[in-house]
Amino acid sequence: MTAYTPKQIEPKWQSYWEEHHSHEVNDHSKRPKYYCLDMFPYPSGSGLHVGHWRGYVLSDAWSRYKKLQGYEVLHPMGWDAFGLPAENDAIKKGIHPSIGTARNIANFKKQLQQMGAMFDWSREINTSSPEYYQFTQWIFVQLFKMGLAYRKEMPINWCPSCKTGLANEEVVDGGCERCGSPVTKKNMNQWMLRITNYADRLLDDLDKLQWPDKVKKMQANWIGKSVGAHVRFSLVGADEEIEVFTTRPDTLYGATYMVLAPEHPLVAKITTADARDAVNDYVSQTLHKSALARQIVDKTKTGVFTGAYAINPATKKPIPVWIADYVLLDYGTGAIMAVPAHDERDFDFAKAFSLPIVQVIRPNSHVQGELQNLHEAYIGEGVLMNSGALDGLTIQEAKKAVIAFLEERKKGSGATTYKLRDWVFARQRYWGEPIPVVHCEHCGIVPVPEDELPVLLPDVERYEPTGTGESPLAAIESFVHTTCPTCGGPARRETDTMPQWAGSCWYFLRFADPRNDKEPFAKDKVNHWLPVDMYIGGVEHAVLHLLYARFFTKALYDRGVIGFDEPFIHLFNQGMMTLDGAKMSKSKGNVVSPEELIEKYGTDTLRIYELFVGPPEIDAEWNPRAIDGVHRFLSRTYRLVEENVQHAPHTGTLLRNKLRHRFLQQVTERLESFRFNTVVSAFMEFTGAMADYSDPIDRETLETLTLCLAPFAPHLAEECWQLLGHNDSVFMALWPTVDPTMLVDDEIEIVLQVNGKIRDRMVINVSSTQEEVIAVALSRDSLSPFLAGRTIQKQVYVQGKLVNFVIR
RNA sequence: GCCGUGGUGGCGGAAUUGGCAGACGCAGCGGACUUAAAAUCCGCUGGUCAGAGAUGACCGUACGGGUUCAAGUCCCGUCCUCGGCACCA
Repeated sequence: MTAYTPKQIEPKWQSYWEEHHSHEVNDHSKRPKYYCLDMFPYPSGSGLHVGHWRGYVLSDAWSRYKKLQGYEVLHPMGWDAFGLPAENDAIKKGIHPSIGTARNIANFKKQLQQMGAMFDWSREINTSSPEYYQFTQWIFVQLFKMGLAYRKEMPINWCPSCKTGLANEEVVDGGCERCGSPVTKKNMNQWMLRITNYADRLLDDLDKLQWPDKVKKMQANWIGKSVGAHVRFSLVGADEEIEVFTTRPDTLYGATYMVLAPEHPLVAKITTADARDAVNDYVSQTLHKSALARQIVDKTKTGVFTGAYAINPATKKPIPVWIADYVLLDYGTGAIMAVPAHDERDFDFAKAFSLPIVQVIRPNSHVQGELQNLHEAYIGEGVLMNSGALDGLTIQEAKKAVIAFLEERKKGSGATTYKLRDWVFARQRYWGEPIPVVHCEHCGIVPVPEDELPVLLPDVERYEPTGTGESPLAAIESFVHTTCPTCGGPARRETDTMPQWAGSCWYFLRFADPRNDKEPFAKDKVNHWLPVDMYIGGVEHAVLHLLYARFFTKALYDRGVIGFDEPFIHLFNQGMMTLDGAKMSKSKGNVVSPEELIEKYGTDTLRIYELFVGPPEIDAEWNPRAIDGVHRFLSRTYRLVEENVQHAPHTGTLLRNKLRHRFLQQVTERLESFRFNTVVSAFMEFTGAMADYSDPIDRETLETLTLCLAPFAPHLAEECWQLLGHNDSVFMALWPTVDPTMLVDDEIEIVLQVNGKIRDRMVINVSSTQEEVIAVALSRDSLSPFLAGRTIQKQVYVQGKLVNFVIR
């Protein structure tokens, strides 16, 4: 008898796979394609921990299962290698970010290879290599030509610590997503992507995706579609109009005042002389408040009257125009009509400043009249009142009527707005893709011709962000000074770089054809492999990466570059691995590294333990001891094959065949529904049950066990497969099929209940009828103490499960 | 505040459609093997009460109600956990 020695088995099979190019995928295979993708990592300096492993093990087990099912499986890996840590390291140590990045990649790769995953390393990509980013730049040029990339001067989110502009999606609780510093506003002229053009499609196409509902909802909320109307209010004694957006045009008669955002351009024009000092004070106060203070911490209403009046187009009455910081400049039109009776915020404001409150919606339960002592806004269903000709209409009817009224008078129209903003796409940092355009005095903004790409990221002396709103590239004369591709005259290069998300917006496409140096990918290859069938990664990318990647995919589809408009069919979010209840991170000092575990137990044990800790989508606490049980299980399994293989009959007894098919059925079913933790339980039960019978264990049982184990413990499975006399890799074989006739038993045990309490059990023949079962049950001595002298009111029989006698 | 998720033994968790709650594993206890220990193997292991004992009764899936012959599972209400959004008109 030889013991289970992963230290010998695992390197042996890893070399075998490498020598036989087992994991290299074939573009022209006759097998159906399957694309299983991990969210590729940023190669940080701290390396991988057991939390990172979780998703990778999951996707590898799934990929290997799909391979055994007969698919040609693309399961690639690469590096999201542009990003701030490498740059910060460069600032600190003065070494080029590419050097640290290369070192980290080497380390990550070594660690991932230890996992024994079936990554096709011949397709490895690195977003910071010119071979890759030339095409990130190419895509930018396409977006520019489609009118989706544009420059705009506007106040954007600015991180004073990272010294760069940020996208809306990168601001979390008023702080920088990366470093947590409070974000301020900075007026900047920079690049934007018109993601809002795609708002409706990004929202509607969520229906096509088999993603967790949670992620779909998060994206839908982020897009934030609201349907309503634009309404223009005339000003008393002035030519300008104030345009507002409202979702409640039906409440127009109840609009008793208006509010502009303090930064609204009309504020300076309409403010009367009397109000000017107070307004100026308030505006400057607002500008100094951080986003955090304004939106999150303090919601008490403040504001000042501008002295101006507007005319309510419905009532024709003048209403005062205020400014207040509860109205945001960058949503809707930056101005509102306030209907205090039917909006909580307006109600609070009206109370605070004693503004009139006019009820225009009556709850259906109130036949007539106003609600007495309105002490909160009424936002429920109802019918119109105090609204002239609209009185008695439902809210829905009134919305239509008011929009028609406004359109007729040219005072407004139906309108839809979104919370989604255009994407601030420029970063004033070094370690990213240079935005491939030049600024020419004569021709304006000119994209770099496609055949001149890449615009190489030049070496610089100093990597520090300048903080002036310019990237470090601006200091390199030789980079900045160039000639205009159109007129040949002197021109300046764009010095901003792309955000970290740029490379990951299309890397899943590049894996289809990663060595193509002429184009991002050949059309036939990308249309063959894509879309991704299964995408596995953390939920932290629910809006950022996943929304951006969908946007790029749709834009490239519109450009005719690819033939599909959604990149990821299935999405699975694995849970975090925690230690002491906290997410593992180097800064918290609670990381568990896979190295020593592999040293002690072997890779296969760690792989299975990662799956066994709990449901894959739920966070799991690392338990350093529980891994022993998994290791014991693998040792037992190895021993089972090793001890029995010599004397195993080809086929087993009926009992063993039934056991085997039931096991196979369980594993397949649980695997299909991603219940990996219970798959492992099924293995443990099966190997345990095998010892319960004295007849010899047969080859079919041992082969099924080995095949089923292969996705999870591939090294051990290969070894067992070889012990079973096969010369090929186990992954050349096919997943066994369940014989349904083996799943049914002739006899089954059912439970006997009296008044829902279990009193006995008995074995019946499967073909027994209800009458037969009940008759037998009634004749049982065990039930007579409970039934004697009682009237049976009801008999419940659940086929093959139980009998319940209901007595009085 | 709004939207979403979850709450089951000492611990991680199982129970897919309402039908034997606690599979499987960890930890613990007892035993076998051993001079001994480790490793390995076998058995027990939700709680309370009664019994010398086999065993039996009752309670038990966050809490309070309800539906049902039957509820961890369905309905109503409450509390707590975690996540997302956060004055979005």
